[in-house]
Amino acid sequence: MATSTVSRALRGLPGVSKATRVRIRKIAADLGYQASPSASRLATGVTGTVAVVVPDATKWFFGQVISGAGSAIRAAGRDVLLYELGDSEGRRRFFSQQVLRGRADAVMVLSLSLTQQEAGMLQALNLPVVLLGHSSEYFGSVRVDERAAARTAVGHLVDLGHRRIGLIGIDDEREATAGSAAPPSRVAGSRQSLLAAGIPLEDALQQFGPNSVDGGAAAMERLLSAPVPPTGVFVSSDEMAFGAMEAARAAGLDIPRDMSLVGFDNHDLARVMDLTTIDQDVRGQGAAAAELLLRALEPPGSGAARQTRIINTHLVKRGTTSAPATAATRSARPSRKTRQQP
Amino acid sequence: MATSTVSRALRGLPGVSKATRVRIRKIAADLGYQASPSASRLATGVTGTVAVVVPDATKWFFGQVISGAGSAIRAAGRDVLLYELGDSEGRRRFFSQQVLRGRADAVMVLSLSLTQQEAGMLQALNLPVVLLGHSSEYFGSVRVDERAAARTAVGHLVDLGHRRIGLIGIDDEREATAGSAAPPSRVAGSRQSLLAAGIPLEDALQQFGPNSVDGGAAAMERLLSAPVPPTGVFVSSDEMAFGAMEAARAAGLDIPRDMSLVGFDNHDLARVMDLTTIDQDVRGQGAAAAELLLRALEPPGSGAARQTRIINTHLVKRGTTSAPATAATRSARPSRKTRQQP
DNA sequence: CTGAAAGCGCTTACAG
DNA sequence: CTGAAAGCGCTTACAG
Repeated sequence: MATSTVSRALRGLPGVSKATRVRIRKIAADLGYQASPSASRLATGVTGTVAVVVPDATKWFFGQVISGAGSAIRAAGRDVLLYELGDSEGRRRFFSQQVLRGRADAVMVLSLSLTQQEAGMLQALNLPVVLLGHSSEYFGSVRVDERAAARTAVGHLVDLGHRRIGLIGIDDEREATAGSAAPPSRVAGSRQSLLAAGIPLEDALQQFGPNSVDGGAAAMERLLSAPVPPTGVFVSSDEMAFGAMEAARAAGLDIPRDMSLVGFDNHDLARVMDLTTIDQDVRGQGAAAAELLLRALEPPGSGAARQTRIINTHLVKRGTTSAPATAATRSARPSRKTRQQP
Repeated sequence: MATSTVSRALRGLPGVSKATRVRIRKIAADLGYQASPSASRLATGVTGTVAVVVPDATKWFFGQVISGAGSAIRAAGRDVLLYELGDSEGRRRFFSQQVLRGRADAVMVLSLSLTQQEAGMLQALNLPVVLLGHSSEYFGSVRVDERAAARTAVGHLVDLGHRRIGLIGIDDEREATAGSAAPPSRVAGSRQSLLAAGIPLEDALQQFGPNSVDGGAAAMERLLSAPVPPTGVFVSSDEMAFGAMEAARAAGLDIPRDMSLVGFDNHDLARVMDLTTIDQDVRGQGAAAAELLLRALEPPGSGAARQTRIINTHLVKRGTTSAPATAATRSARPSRKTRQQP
C-alpha cells in the first residue's frame, strides 16, 4: 500500500479499485487518520481556506455576514479565516503587508470603499475577491440596489405627506471602523426621491456620522437644531436610527407624531424598537458572496467571482412612521408614547 | 546565501552576522518575499493559528468575544480560525471529526456546556484549550462570578422592595445555538438571593427559553400567566430582556411601575432601551481568554492555559427598575410609558 | 490498478 | 558565522 494509493483512495480520485479503496478507508477510520493539512497545502498550493475581512466584528451587520458566509464556506468543506481590521492602523497594516499571502484561496471584503492602492494590493494577491456592500470595477460584488432602497424609504415618508425630510448618512472617517461607509448611492437615491417629489435639498437636513447608536443620536441632535427641523428622517442604518429615536425622545418629541423615522437593515431589534426600516437580507448577502467565491474555486472556475449580484430589499412598515402632525393636532393631542400600544 | 541563512536572518534567530542579516532583509523587502506559511507549518508543526469556536456569530455576545479575542490574537501575530457550530448537527460534526487537527495551535470554546465525550475529544487534540463562560475541570476558563452577579441583580430588586420576583433563564436545548446555555450557577445565585431575603421559590416564577428576543418574550408571557405574576424579573440576557420588555408592555404593563426588569450583559443597546442590567465586560473576557492561550503557546508555556480567570461584573442601574407600585398608586396613576422621560 | 520517486518550500541539526 | 543535507507529510506525474 503505497502512500500514493492511500492518498488517491482517501480523496476519492479515480484509479483505485473499489476493494482497496474500501479497505484503506476502513483502516483510516479505525486509526482516526487524517491527511496533514500543512503537507497537502504545501504539495498542492491550495489552503482550503476563505478569508473574510471585516471592519468590526461587533457590529450586527458583520455578524450576520460572517454567519451567512461562514456556513456556506464550511458546508463546502473549507475553513474561515477571520480578519478584523479594527482601526485605520489595522487597515493600513492589512493592505500594506500581504497578510493573506499563502493563507487563503479566496477573499471576501466587507463594506470597505477601497482606495486605488488597496484594490491594487488585493489584485496582486492573484486570488478570487468578492466585495460585499460596495462595488468595484476590479472585483465581483454582492450588494443591494442602494438607490432603489433609498427611494423606497424616502418615498414612504413622502407618501405619508412629509415635506421636510431629513437624511442621516454614514461617515466613519474619524471612526475605529476603518473608514467603512454605507455606499454614497444610498444618499444619492434619497436625494433623487426628494427632487422627484419637488422637495428642495437643504444642507442642514443632511447629517453624517459614525455608524453607531451614538452617531445616530448626535446626527439627530444636529437635525433638530436646524431652523425648521424635519418631520421625517431616513437613517442609513438601524443602529443609528435607534440612537436617533433616543435623541428625538430626549428632545421631548413623540414618535411618530412629531417625528417619523425610517431605518436601514432590519436589525434583529428593529421589531422590538418598532422601527420602520428597509430589510436587506444581510445573511443572504453573506451566503451569496460566499457562493460567488466558492464557484470561482471550482475546477472550471476562471473568473466566476467577477460578477455583481444584487439582493432584493423591501420596506418593513412599523410604528415609527405616520403622517406628520398638523399644527392643530400637534397642540390638541397630549404628548404620549405610542410604540408599545398593541 | 544558503536558504538556511535566509531563514535565520528573516526570523531574527542568532547565528547571523549583522551585515548579512541587514542585506537579506533588504533584499526580501525589495522582492516582497515572505516565507510560505504552508512550508513553515510543515517543517515546524506550528500553524500560527488560534481557533475560536462559537455557537452563533450573529449574537451580540459572541461578536464581542470574537472581537476582543481576535485583536489580542492578531496582535500576537497569529491568525484567527473561526468555527461557528450553527445547529446541534454542526456541533456533533465538530466534535466527532477532529476538524481542528493540524489547523490550529490552540482552541477557545465559547459558552458551551461540554459533555464528557466532547471534553475528551478536545483533550485528544492535545492543544491548549480555554473555555469562556463555562468552567471545566479539564481546561482553563474565563468567566464571571455568576452567583455573585445574580445575587447583585436579584438583590437590587429585593432592595427596591420587590417580594414577588421572577426569573428568566437560558435553555437552548431546542435551539439552533447548539445547546449553548448560561451557566446554571446564574440561576443558582438568584435562588440563593431569594432565599436569603426569605422569599420562597415558586416554580411558576422560573421560566426558561432560548437566548433571543422571542425567547424572552415567550418566557415573560408565561410569567404573566402565573396566578400572582411577579413585580420584578431578573432576565439572564439582555436580548431576552428586550423581548420580555416588549411582552410586558404588550400586556399593558408599564415599566417600571408595574414591572421591574434587570438584564444581564450590558448589551450595546441596553442604554437605548434604558435597561437596568449587569455589565460583564464581554470584550475583556475575550481578550483574557486569548491571553491565557497565547501564554500557553510561549516557549516555557507548559500548562499556563489551565487557569481560571474571573472577570468583574457590576450593576448598571437604569430606568427599568423601581420600587413596586402599591395597590393604591397602581389604580391612582394612569398607565403611561416612562422610559423616554428624560 | 498499484507503487517508487521527485518535489512542494521551508527548518533544523550538523559540518566546516 | 555560513552552508549542504535531510526531513516535515503530502501529491503528482511516471513506470510497471
